[in-house]
Amino acid sequence: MARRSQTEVAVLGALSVAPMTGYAVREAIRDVLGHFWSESFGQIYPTLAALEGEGYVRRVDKAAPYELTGVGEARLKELLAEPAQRVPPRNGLMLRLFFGRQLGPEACRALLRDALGDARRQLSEYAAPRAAVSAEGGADAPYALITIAAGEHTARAAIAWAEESLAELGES
Amino acid sequence: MARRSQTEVAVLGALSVAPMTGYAVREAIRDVLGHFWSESFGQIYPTLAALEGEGYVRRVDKAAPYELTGVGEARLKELLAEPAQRVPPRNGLMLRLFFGRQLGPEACRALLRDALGDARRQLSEYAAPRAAVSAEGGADAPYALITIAAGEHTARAAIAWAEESLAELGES
DNA sequence: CCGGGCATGTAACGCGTTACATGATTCG
DNA sequence: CGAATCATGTAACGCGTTACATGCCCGG
Repeated sequence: MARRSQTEVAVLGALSVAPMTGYAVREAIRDVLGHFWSESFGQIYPTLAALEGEGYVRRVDKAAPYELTGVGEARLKELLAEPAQRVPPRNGLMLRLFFGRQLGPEACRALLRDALGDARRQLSEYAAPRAAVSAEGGADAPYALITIAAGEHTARAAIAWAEESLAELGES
Repeated sequence: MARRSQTEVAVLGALSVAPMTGYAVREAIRDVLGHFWSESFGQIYPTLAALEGEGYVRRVDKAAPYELTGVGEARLKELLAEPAQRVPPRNGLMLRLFFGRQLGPEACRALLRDALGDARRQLSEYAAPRAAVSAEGGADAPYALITIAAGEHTARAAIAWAEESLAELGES
């Protein structure tokens, strides 16, 4: 039995915030959840069609945005309560560093410098959404802040790790 | 063009440490790289067959372990030098927490407690390999230690984040 | 001698991306 | 009017997991 798709969760979740078109669902996922989730059109449209067939979402006419139905909201709660699928890890950076001897110290330092830059940029990118969510408040704010905090902690850990590892590889 | 598989990198990398059977490749990947990489038999055997056909690995007879050839080692260096594929993020825990309002505070605290336990266990699991690699030394040791350090930093960050977030959700 | 670990493979399946096709609307 | 963006979909493809099938060998 293959891993079950969690696309429905993401799509229903997006529609639970506000009714929107499939296109907008993708924008929302990219912009708001982009740091820990992604969906492509090839997933979103078939999923929306299936959800519509099951009565979890509806649109008043073929050109209107999708909106969540009552059963749809119940379905979302149900799916959220299921245990999160854990994806088998596949970290290409670590794979390369682990076999770093084959690659040479300078190339590894380059990888670490890239990772450091990425982590710093990511950390800076959390400032804006954090400020926006804090200012806006609302019942969803605490939960959004928790996911933002996760990103910040992860980014800071990556920064500390990369700096430390660069020093150990005889930072040039 | 679909994302390129990095299975070859992992398999050639494993064989660069020592000749071994396909079964042992999987054991090695699971035990040594398990925290940041995984491969299944369904990937390993076809990949080994393909690599053999291209002359990157060989076995003296059909029952012998696979070993890396000269071109195979060159191929590994080549593949390691390619930029790491970045996998689109899919973090089911964050997805659930982001829509935590639908799920309710208590269920979210349960998720965080689970995550905290996982992170603590993971952190403790790095102690043994760190000691082993440190004691053994060797040219590969610095690189292995870097990947272990990454796991430790990540785990500590997860612990701090989970504790902090539990407090914010009114830790009961 | 039989159960469990070692060992090799393959078939089926679902997931997700990418690319393509098409059309409407908006804005400069 | 032409380009960019919004919008909806589909087809093809590769990746990776899971499950199944098979056989060997060793220790109890």
